[in-house]
Amino acid sequence: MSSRIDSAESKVGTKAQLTHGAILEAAEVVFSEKGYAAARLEDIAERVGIRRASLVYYYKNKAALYGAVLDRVLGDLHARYEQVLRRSVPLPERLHQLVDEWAQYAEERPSLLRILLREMADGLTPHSRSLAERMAPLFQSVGGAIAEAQRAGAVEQIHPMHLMMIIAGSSAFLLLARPLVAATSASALLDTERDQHRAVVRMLARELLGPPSAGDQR
Amino acid sequence: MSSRIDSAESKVGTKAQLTHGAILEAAEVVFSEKGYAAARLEDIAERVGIRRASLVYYYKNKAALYGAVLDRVLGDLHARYEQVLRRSVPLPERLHQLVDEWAQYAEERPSLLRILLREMADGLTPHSRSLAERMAPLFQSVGGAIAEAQRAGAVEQIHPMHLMMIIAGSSAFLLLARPLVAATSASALLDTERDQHRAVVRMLARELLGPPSAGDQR
DNA sequence: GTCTATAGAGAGATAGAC
DNA sequence: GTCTATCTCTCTATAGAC
Repeated sequence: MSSRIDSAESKVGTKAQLTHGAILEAAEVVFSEKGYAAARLEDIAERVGIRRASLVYYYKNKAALYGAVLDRVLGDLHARYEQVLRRSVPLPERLHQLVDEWAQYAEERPSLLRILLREMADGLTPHSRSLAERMAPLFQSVGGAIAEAQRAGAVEQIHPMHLMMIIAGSSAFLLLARPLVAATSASALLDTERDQHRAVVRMLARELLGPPSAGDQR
Repeated sequence: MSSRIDSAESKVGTKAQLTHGAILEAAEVVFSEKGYAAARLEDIAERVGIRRASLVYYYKNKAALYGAVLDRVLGDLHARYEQVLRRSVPLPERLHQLVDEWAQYAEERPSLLRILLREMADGLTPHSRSLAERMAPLFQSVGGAIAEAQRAGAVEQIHPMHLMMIIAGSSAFLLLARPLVAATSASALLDTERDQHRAVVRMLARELLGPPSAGDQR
């Protein structure tokens, strides 16, 4: 591949770019499943199909790789939020769409919740500090939208940060506790229906914000 | 202490019993703060004021020590639930007291939430399997009480497991995300009042179950 | 770019003295 | 009961060949 010009083919990606992406993806899985400390670079490399030492060519060290994973996971979520917020739909409706977007993302990308849970359990560390810094823009976007709707009297009064924590926390437990409970004698207490997560989160948002189009015509 | 009779003084505890308890307490802190993999027996021993090798005299190995910690944390919670459930108070009222008991325990013993979060993030492992098995009785107690109240038409219809996950998840995020958020530029979005956790959880329970004494005289 | 080989730190487990 | 000393394994980081 040394015979090709690197800059010209960004559409499909050079081999290096592909490897780069493959490493990120593998790292996201391993870090989220094992946690930072227990995650082994060996496992990540194996998933990509290269040797551990070769990872260093792309990322200086374990910490740098982890940081890149955080950027990607949170960046993707933020992009989806921004996309929803740009829609030309009444604000209260947009809030509910935001909640839905969250619920869907949480389902299809469980690494996000796993990482969040681990970082929260760790408390304040250099890691979590940089994570929180990366989450701040998300809080601003979503929290700002909620506050705006409340100033307009369009939704119930609840502290935006509380609402966000309730939704996110409920998603986390609904999704991640299920496999554990299912493996035990308490499994009889589970839903007969599969995955109610999305519906439950929607219900929560309606309960706490009020119905989506109260006073709107869509 | 070899001159004293071990069995006679269980009230205050022999030196061995005291050390035993001190190790458990230290282990709970270290395991919950660092996670199983990252927790070092060295740190636990240091907290107790003994050497790492001496831990082995009390617990066969790291895994056994961790198991004992789980037993203690969950056992204490279960005992508190049972105590609430035995009160002679109308059932719907008891449910709200149960929620309050949870909220208080979650606040004063943050190790429980940290451990739960880590285990959930880990997914199904030998660890989490035994944790879930230890939680099953709690689910039975609380879930059963909720179901009973629902059969009597005394509270709203919501799947008991969903309710438990919503309450627990909200508590987790409200309590453990706060330090992270506070350390960032999003801190402006936090409550001016300190710790609203208990009030928010109470509000959630009322919203999802209905008011505590609807149709009761207390 | 990717590999092999190795250095070096960290941490759990174990043996045995006191 | 508690200690020191040591064995051993695991994993990160680095050097250097191809």
